[in-house]
Amino acid sequence: MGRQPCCDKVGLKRGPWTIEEDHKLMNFILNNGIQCWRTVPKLAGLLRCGKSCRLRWINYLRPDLKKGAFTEMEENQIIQLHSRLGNRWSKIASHFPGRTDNEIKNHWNTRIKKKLKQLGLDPTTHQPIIEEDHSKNGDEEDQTNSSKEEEGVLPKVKPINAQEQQEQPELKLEEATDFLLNNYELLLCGNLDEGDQGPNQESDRSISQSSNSICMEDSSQNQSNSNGESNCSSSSLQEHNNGGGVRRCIDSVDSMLSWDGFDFLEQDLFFEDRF
DNA sequence: AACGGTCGCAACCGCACACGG
DNA sequence: GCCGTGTGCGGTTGCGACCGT
Repeated sequence: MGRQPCCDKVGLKRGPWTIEEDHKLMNFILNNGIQCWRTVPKLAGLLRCGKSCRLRWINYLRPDLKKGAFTEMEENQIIQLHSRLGNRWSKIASHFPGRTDNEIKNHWNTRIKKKLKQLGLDPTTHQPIIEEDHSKNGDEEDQTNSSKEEEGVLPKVKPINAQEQQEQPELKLEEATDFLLNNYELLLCGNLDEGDQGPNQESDRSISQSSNSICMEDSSQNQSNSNGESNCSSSSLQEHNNGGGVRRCIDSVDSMLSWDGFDFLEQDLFFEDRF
């Protein structure tokens, strides 16, 4: 028995969203909250499937989204979390308020992967990359690692599988990751050109901002999650929807309009109201 | 200016999971 | 326990922007 498609795709629009569609979805969610994603497009007057609406809201329209490039601090944290959690992007995203799993996944695939490879680390395992012709001899792999470990270039780590990572949040690979985080700038030789002052001022600002975000996340978890659930903003629409719906999270249209990315919507909605 | 290659992001697809009847 | 439905999640793709030739 095959699973039914999430929606009747006949006559439904696909591809990039237009500003008008964004307006419709935003207006609908502001006024009605989210009861059921499948009904959202019908009620909002959109020729999209509910899944598409959900993605658009989560990844782009949500007012609490944090726009802008990832800071070095955030990148470091992503690497560290990935070493522990693997490709569980939603879990990783839950540590970054305002960031979506999709955003983090994209950033990982386009930037961080390359960075790790430059450092000679396998992005999947966070282990040093072994030359291919050595693969025929398992012992040689160990030798390669152990020799580096003995030289103090790499910390000693034990390979673990994903299951173990899940069950043991604090574990061996973290040593390697910490080492990486502490030294990758040095290894890259790119960010130290400005002398021995460490990260430049821009980075300092970014780091402090990021730290604030993390603190905010922690406190918000304490405040808003008495039920012990994760404060994963990217996947917690149902939480938002409980008792008061999205409007509870978006205190008012005014607070929503304070969101940087909402400027264009504000303008356009203003014009719509006038006509 | 035209073309091709690369990159990064938004969006889609399909499976997995949770939940209620 | 089974089934249908809705949602979450991770992998993948499409496409526009950018860059070099």
